[in-house]
Amino acid sequence: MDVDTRLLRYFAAIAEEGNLTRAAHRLFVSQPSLTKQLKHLESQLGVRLFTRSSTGMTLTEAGHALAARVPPVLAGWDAAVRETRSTARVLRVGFLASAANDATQGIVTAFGRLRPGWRVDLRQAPWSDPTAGLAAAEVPVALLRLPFPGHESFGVRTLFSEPRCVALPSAHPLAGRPSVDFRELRDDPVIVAPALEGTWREHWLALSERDGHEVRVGAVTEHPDEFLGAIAGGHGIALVPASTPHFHSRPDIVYVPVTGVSPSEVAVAWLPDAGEAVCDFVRCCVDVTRSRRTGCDTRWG
Amino acid sequence: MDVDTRLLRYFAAIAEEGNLTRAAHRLFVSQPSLTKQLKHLESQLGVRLFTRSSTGMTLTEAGHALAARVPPVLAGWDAAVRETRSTARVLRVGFLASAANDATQGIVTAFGRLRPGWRVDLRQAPWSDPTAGLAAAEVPVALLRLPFPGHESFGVRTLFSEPRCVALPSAHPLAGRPSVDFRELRDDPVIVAPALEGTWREHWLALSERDGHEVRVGAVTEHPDEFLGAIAGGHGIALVPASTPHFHSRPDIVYVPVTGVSPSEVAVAWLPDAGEAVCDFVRCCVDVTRSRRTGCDTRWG
DNA sequence: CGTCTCCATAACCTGGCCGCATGGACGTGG
DNA sequence: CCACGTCCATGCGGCCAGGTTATGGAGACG
Repeated sequence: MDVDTRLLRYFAAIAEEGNLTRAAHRLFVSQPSLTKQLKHLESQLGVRLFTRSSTGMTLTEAGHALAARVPPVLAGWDAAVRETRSTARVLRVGFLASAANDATQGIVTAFGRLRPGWRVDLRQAPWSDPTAGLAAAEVPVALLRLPFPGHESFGVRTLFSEPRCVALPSAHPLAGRPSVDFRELRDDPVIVAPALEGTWREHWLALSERDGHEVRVGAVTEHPDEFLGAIAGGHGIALVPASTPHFHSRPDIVYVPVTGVSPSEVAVAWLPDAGEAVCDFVRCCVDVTRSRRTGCDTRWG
Repeated sequence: MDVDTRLLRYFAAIAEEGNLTRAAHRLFVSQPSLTKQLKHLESQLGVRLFTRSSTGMTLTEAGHALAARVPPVLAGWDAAVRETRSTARVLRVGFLASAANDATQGIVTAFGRLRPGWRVDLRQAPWSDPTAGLAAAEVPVALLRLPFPGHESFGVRTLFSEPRCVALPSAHPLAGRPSVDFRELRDDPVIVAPALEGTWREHWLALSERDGHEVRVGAVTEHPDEFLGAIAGGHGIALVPASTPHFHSRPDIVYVPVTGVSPSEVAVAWLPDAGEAVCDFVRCCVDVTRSRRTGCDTRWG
């Protein structure tokens, strides 16, 4: 009988939580989806795995039998994947569009010197995933920005801090200023990405610096082009890392340094059970970016 | 990283065959599908598993690493499934729409006596699967008809033979006859099911009794209703088991016994590694149908 | 008895998988 | 040397599985 291993992870999570809703939340899927998937698994097995009640889900006898055997299977599969990848001497690295940027190249070449014969496979993550593929274990290591959802459960090493600036339409009243204080911007609508939640949301909307001022959402955008378009069109503003202007400069958008918000930290993060190649990669990240941490200031004036 | 276990079986088959086309045939999928699935697996792993050439596929180093680790994972999963099912004391039994028919009930009750507390979960197979779920390992045991594709690789026990008859539109010239010889029907078009191939096709089209006479296909039907409809509509005829009239009698269709074709055998078949419950079930099948084998004739006149 | 929590269901939408038909690369035999 | 056969890759259209939102029903609890 064939199943997606994802379904097995679902099952394990439900068994562990004893609660569909909580498991759904932990797995970043909706509760009805879990319901359906679980029913599917049960019907394929021809066996009821949980007894449902209004207080939660408890394993049946058959469910216990399965719950005991699924984790070794998953562990075996994960090990097979890890070892296959290390045999190929390929290190997959996830990265956010604007995480390490110019440092990335240096890191990759440094890693190439440290482990000759290895290849680095850079995978850009979609905007919707601040973990850059780490959460889904698509990559064992990633370059990303702190804080991100679930950062407690991974290895994390901060590489450098970068102040933030604000992207304004060039017609904005504050567009000509050399710098602005965040309090001046608290009432402007903001442009956001679809999956802005948790600490990630809090950070990029600077919720803690708003003193309770309501956030007005000017637009929700899926891709960088739309994002910049929405700002240029005057639908709102957005906080971005200070390096953004280097990569996304447009005549109709002005980037102004912002004071009064915490800087954004660029970090390398890795899966808990990562191998030696990952450790080496982390070491390269630290080495290559060392100059940044000492050399430049991490806050605007 | 998550994959469907089916994909792992695909990979194992390709590695074993060293040839996409042959593996595709063995797995009952098209070759392009395998190509795409394999590419998908490779891209998820970020690793090339085979080197392609015009002579076939050979494993890379990484491919070898994976090929060594996949079979234990699959074995572990299959064992988990087996044990979960046996814990629940549920025996799943596949059956063809018209395989054992009236004997089925007796078999199930006999099994219930032999293993109190167990439940039998009867699963009717679609027409397209003459193995009744055995080939896909959806069930560990099935009631079906011989011969079926791949019957060498399963345990098989013939239960009884049943002569065949022909389904004719009531307006057919031979419809009034008490019986017909198959040679009289060789030039009539036939109604077939979609996935009629291999020995299964040979049996139900009676290819060996045609002496090279071409088969004309009158219609291809998906469901029993269409099937009977096509015959009633005069689009062709079809060989069916002698018990069919008991379950599908219609005023516009006449069933006439046919001589000159081999009888159809009803059998119970099981997976090679099935457990004790399956053995008991097989025993019940044999016991319950014993009278048939001695009591009635297995050929018309 | 209202309310809250938790699971099931319905309706809908999208992306992936499958099959068919076809293309391109390579080896092979006349 | 060319024609052909074999084998894998690709493009296209149809379909199903899985996801999401919105809503319903069943218990627990104050």
